[in-house]
Amino acid sequence: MVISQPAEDDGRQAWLRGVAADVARLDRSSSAERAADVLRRSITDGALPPGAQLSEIELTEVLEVSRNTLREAFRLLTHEGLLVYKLHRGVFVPELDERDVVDIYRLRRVLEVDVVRGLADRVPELPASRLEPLQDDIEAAEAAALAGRWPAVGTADLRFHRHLIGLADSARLDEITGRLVAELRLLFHVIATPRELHEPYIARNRRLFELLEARNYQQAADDLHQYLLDSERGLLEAFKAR
Amino acid sequence: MVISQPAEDDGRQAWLRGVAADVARLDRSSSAERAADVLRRSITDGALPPGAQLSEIELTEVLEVSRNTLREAFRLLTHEGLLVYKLHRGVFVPELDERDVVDIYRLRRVLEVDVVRGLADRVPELPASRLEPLQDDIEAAEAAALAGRWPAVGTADLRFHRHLIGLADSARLDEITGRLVAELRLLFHVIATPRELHEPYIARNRRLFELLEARNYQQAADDLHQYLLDSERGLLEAFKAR
DNA sequence: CCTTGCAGGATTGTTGAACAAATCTCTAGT
DNA sequence: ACTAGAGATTTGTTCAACAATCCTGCAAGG
Repeated sequence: MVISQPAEDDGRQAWLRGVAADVARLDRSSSAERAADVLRRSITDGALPPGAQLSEIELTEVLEVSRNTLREAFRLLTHEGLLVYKLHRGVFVPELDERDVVDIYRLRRVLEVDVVRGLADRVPELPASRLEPLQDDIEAAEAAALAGRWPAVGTADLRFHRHLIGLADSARLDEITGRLVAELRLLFHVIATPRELHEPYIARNRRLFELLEARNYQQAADDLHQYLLDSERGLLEAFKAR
Repeated sequence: MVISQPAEDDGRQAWLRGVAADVARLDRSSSAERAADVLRRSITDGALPPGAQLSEIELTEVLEVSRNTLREAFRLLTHEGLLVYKLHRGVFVPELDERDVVDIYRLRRVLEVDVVRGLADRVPELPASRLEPLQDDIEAAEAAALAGRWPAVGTADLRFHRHLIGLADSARLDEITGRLVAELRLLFHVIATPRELHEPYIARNRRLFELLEARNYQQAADDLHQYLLDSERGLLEAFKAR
């Protein structure tokens, strides 16, 4: 068996066929990165749920890479927070709990609020063009909401926050944010009601964007602080109702 | 084998946690991690200066591990920021510049100041015993200064700040700090005048400690903010005079 | 009923060799 | 002095095999 999943064994796992198709499609870059790409998508799409174990032997056959290369891919994803190693036991998709939510949101608040606040001190002022990616993310979220694709709303929301952090032009902030976003994606997968979780923040993202556009950074920072407190609470409640 | 313990529930839990910690410590022994430990010390001690290249063939002989395991160790250290990969050219000790100093200190300020400020909201109040590691670091720095061992002063200073961040009980903050500290160590190695760099902060660390002891967290946070601004400036000036 | 000890089977950790691909070095020629 | 290019060196990747560890199931004992 490739994956030990809580789900029932409906013959061969459906996601394996999707993986095989991805392998055939991607030809660029190194084998390790290609394997990591496929696994990353499987995890962020939820095909590999938190707690799932990834077996080396079967994955080498599906991904058509050697064990060393597969382990290299595992390391790349471990660095991103999408996998965890347990010595002599294997790699697993992390199972995050309420304490992780609190820890992650503590970081989100201090970092994101500081980024927005810091925009006021920029010397040249932030060019309006820098906000365009944020607008794209907002529109993507609104379109996904109209179509009822709530997981896609969550994805667009995470992209919005990643772009927001990007305004600080800090390589280290970007890297930290990348990991936080990956962990938030894992958290979203244990939530049964994505609509209730994501819907309120479509409008709040837009309001935040408008405050940034108006260069009202103080108000934007204050709003964002409360926004993140509310978001944390919603996630914790969804956890309890799980 | 098992020694009878007081039937107190709390005591037994604590004892078991201690055992679990010991087991985890013994378990932390893969060949790759042992090799990484040796290399980490060589880098932080300055034996491998910034810009140095690490040859795979030589190191496999010295460390007595295979190339695959050595490359695994390289990846662990890359994740900590102590090494960088250049495609088809090898691994090198990073050479950080002024922009890295600015980036690192931006993060240090927002994170460390927030940790200190957050101590005021703790429920229950921070136990005085939690400050003991900080006191040890201060005394180590003062002893090293009397002996004229300025690099050791820098090491004790970094440990002080790591312990300070540790007061927040945040696993993610600890990990981020570990990387920032590693990068600061690299920066210290390109400084020709360690005394001028480190000496002022021995007294400032002690004053910060006394403010924490007095639970005057607001003043401590304000002092720390200015402290880090001054430290950044000192590092940038040392860079220019290099 | 619960715990303990012990096989054996399965999985991960590590190694060495081999080859491909890129870089570096040194010589030859202009 | 400069460039082109062949050869040597180093890194990137794969494979097969062995060693070390963990998991499973079962039987013995309290």
